Amino acid sequence: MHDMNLFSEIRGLVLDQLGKMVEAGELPEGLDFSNVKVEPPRDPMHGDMATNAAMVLARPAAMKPRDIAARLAERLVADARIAAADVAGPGFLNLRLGVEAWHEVIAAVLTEGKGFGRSNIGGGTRVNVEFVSANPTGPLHVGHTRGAVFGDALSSLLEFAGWDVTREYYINDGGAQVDVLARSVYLRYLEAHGEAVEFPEGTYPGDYLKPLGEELKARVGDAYVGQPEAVWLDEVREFATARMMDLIREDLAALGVRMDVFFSERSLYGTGRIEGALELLREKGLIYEGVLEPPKGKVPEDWEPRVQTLFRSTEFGDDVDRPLKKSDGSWTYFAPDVAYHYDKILRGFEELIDVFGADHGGYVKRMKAAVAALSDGKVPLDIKLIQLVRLFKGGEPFKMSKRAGNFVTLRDVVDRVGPDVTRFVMLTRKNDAPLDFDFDKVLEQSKDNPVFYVQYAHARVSSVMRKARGFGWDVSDQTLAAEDFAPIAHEAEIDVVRKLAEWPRTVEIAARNHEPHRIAFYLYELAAEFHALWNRGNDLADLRFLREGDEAASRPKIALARAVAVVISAGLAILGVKPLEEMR
RNA sequence: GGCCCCGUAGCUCAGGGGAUAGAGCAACCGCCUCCUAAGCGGUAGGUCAUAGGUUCGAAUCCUAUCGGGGCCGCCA
Repeated sequence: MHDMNLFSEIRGLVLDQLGKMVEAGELPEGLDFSNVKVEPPRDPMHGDMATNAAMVLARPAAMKPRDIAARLAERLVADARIAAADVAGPGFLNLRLGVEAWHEVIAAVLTEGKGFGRSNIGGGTRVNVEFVSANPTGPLHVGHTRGAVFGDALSSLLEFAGWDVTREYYINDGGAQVDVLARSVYLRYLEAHGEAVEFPEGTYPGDYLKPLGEELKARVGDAYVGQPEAVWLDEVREFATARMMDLIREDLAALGVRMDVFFSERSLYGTGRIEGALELLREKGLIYEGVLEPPKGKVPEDWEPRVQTLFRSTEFGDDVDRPLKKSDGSWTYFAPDVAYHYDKILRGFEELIDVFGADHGGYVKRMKAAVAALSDGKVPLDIKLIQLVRLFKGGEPFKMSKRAGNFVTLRDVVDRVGPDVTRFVMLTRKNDAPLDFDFDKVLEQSKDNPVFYVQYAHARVSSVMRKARGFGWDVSDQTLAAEDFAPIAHEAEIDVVRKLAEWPRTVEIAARNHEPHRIAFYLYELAAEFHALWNRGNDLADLRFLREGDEAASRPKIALARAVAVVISAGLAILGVKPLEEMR
């Protein structure tokens, strides 16, 4: 199967011809072609594609860029796909493709269906995407929602581009916060027994723990009433974290996110795995007992120098060495994290991705240092920081009128606007830019709302397909793919096809950079091209997709519309959004 | 004080070594006897925070400065 990415295909052609120029003595031997690019030009007036080959090679070849470009142009136009090759500016070579090349794109989309744009740049590399990983102490909130959507879409994107992806959730069930959870549930349990309770600082007063108090009462009766922590803490903690994870799983399911692995921090304890990871670091000479400098700036009131077990993360670019054991000998939270990432390496993952909230930015360097140390630099770790979501309603800042807790949950969002809208909107910003989420605007049916705009394009195609089928025409992808596309020649139509041809390239760039938002932006652009063409049909009957009573004239146009729908649904599938057949 | 992210049109943001920097909103002017006008076309709007540097070429890379946000012993 040949490469359906038209850009890499043409780049291949350029490289072939450059090679032939070397053979012919028109270029010196030993040139590095790796920086040669074939891209869409910034200004479409310049052509369909542009290559920088001549400019990149001019210096190493000791030739003038325009001379190289001119010779390359001669060779390229000999290819059937290239209609024109013009030297421009400082040495750009602008390529114009023949219409046949564009027609092949339509056929390819319809033949490959949602597989169009799928690639194997990942080469089956095993990648672990860890995301959400919220503490199991309550329901997921908006911030987690963005991280969940991002991680899931990134995972789908990587799968689509040929990676072997595992979606993973790290359950922080080993630290002090799950003890706090247990105590909070215990208070609800006492409450269920009719006691008046207060929630002191450092406990979770949220209503969501009430049912757990009741359930605990139903399970153990009054066995824990009036008993010291030692009696009930372990069991209540286990019960409570299990229930919280049920809750979190339900939240994720409501959003349409399914994890492959839930990894328990607690499962690392008492197994020697934390010790094992640290032992490996010790063997590498990266562990020592020492005292850290006090932090610069505002020093904590009670700061005093203490000896701790430290990891030489500074050898891997961190700012200070990081404690693994507290002065009392217990683990810091960093230690199990190190062991956890070591476990990922041992499980054979060749690439790791962590999706964190932006407030964990200070954690990035030490985690990368740990993974570099444990894998001898062989396993890359990319950490994506997810910026805040700012909630609005009708343009006004939105606050949940929730007693205690007072945070907006994933459920609040999904119940109001649905999972599809939530997901799409969450991906309309780069991960490291703050996101404004307006409960009213995201439901608005207008072009201000990108979700609607993209869905509307898909619905319009569906409408065309319904009508065509209503006429009794066979408009299956298979038969449409076999059409003669010669009537697809108008610039407005080719604009749409050009955008379709960019899809595989968009997937590759998005996957390589771990940037799923590029998919959302692409879909918006594709929808815009489609809507533009649709409207041209108002003036020019030739450009309409459907001409009642003229199946022959309609079929190639229907094929084009259908190709748009196929790519939109492929893109939406990566984002985890269901395409709509109609908007009503 | 240190580290990280951000600074692009009036507003919200794309673009992250290439040619005259893009889109949406807001403003102004147009387009419905015709596949959903829930849409489309056009006009206007920019010293890409600032100053240096690297490069044939910088919004993009480097350094410094200014502005906004986040994090900053053993909390997770």
